Amino acid sequence: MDHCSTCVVRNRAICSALEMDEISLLGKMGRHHKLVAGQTLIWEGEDSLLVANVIDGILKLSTSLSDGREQIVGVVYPSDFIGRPFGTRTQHNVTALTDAHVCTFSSSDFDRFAQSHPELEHKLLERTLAELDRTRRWLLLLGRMTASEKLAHFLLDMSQRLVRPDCANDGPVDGFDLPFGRQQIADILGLTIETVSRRLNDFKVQGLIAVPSRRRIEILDRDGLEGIAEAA
Amino acid sequence: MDHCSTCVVRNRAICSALEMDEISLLGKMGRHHKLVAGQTLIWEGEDSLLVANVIDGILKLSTSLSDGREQIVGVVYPSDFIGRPFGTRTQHNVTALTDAHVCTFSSSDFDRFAQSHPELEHKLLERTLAELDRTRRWLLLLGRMTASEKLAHFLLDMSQRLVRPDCANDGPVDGFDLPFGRQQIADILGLTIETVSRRLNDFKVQGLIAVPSRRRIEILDRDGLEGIAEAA
DNA sequence: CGACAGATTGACGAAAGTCAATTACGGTGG
DNA sequence: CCACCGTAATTGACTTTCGTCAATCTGTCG
Repeated sequence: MDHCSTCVVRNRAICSALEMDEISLLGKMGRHHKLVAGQTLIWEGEDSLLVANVIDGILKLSTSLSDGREQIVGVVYPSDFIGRPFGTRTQHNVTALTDAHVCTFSSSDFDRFAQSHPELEHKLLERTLAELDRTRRWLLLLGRMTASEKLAHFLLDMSQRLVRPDCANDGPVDGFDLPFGRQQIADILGLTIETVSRRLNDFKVQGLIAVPSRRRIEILDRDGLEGIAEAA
Repeated sequence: MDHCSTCVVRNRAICSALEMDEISLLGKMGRHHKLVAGQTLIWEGEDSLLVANVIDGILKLSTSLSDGREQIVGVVYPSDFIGRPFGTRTQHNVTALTDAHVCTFSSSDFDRFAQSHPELEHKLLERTLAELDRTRRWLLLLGRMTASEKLAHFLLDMSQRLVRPDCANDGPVDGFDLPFGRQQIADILGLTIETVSRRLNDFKVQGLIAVPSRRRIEILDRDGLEGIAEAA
């Protein structure tokens, strides 16, 4: 049967570049996988490397040093594409932060299909360019910002992305639940868990935010936060 | 006349995806520009936004904060592509570190041409994916490494890229001239000029490197440097 | 209700940043 | 070819921020 016709992200994922009959062709090569929160996606499939579309849930991409230091290098939402087509293997781990559904393809199948479907490649190119822009802005954050600036940026960024359960973007919202624990926030911002905790507390004391529960954030003074985040 | 037939990077730049007659079509839309070291590339052309191929020289991509803090987010070598096709404007400045030649195209011309030449888009996609990988590894460096680790990585990285004047990759070499001053090294690694100077001096004292002149580096103990750089 | 992981708080240390002074390189002109 | 100048790099003294280690607290879930 055809998963694609009922796929909730088919209009936003790269598949949206394709006509209906092409989609179902691609669909035949794809496999649906369920991941529980914390589970790591294994890139070797039964007989080959994989790439995937995220259908539902939030996942992190991370790399680490031999002594355990970890850096999160990407956060992935529904409709995003993950993995490394064309040759190389991904150099980072992919771990589900929430329960998640992904639609996987063997790299080689996908590569072949993509090469013969320019619209698909074009969509993938646009996404990759956007992701590169985002990642480069992140370099500025990691290289040149203080802990408070990093956190303010992070909270503002999250308020724009985590609006609805399906992560569709509807403009910023002032209250939201983070899909991250403190350690993960630290791994995103290049800080320690203690520094995250302290600066978050500063914001609370300054009346900029409220933290009614571990993962809940409420922005009380957006302008104030933006002041700390600093104009780029 | 046709620049492309004599272009030194035509076999390595994205143009290499095209047949000879297609190249000269693209070539007709391109303009040759000469940049002197220090000059910033202006993205607004006479009537539109630009993208470009680097023919010769080394350029930096950088972003900065309102108070002057700067982060270099990319270093670009001959045959590399720069600029942001498809929609958005580049969010960073491009500055020549050495005298340089670039071949510019109006964004809209390029976009239209690319859309009708899948092989070109494919090449661009592969490059963008590779650049994204590189940038993500850089996140780990900025977020989680100490000053010494950053510098060791940087030097090893440079020794693999700066082999020959044309930057063709021929394997690592132990002596090379950096195209960067200390401030630029600092802006790449998210450090201050003073810290760069001090840690570089440590390496000198430890007999890992020699610095016979301002921009010259000689690696004396590659294994030692790799030990500091740490396994990923 | 209790236990445990996750988060916070505190005291302290270390790494990198800041500010200022000094030195050295590299290019210019005599 | 050498002396001089200006920029870039180095060095030193000091401060600040963040990290480390350890103790305590709290929310969540069985």
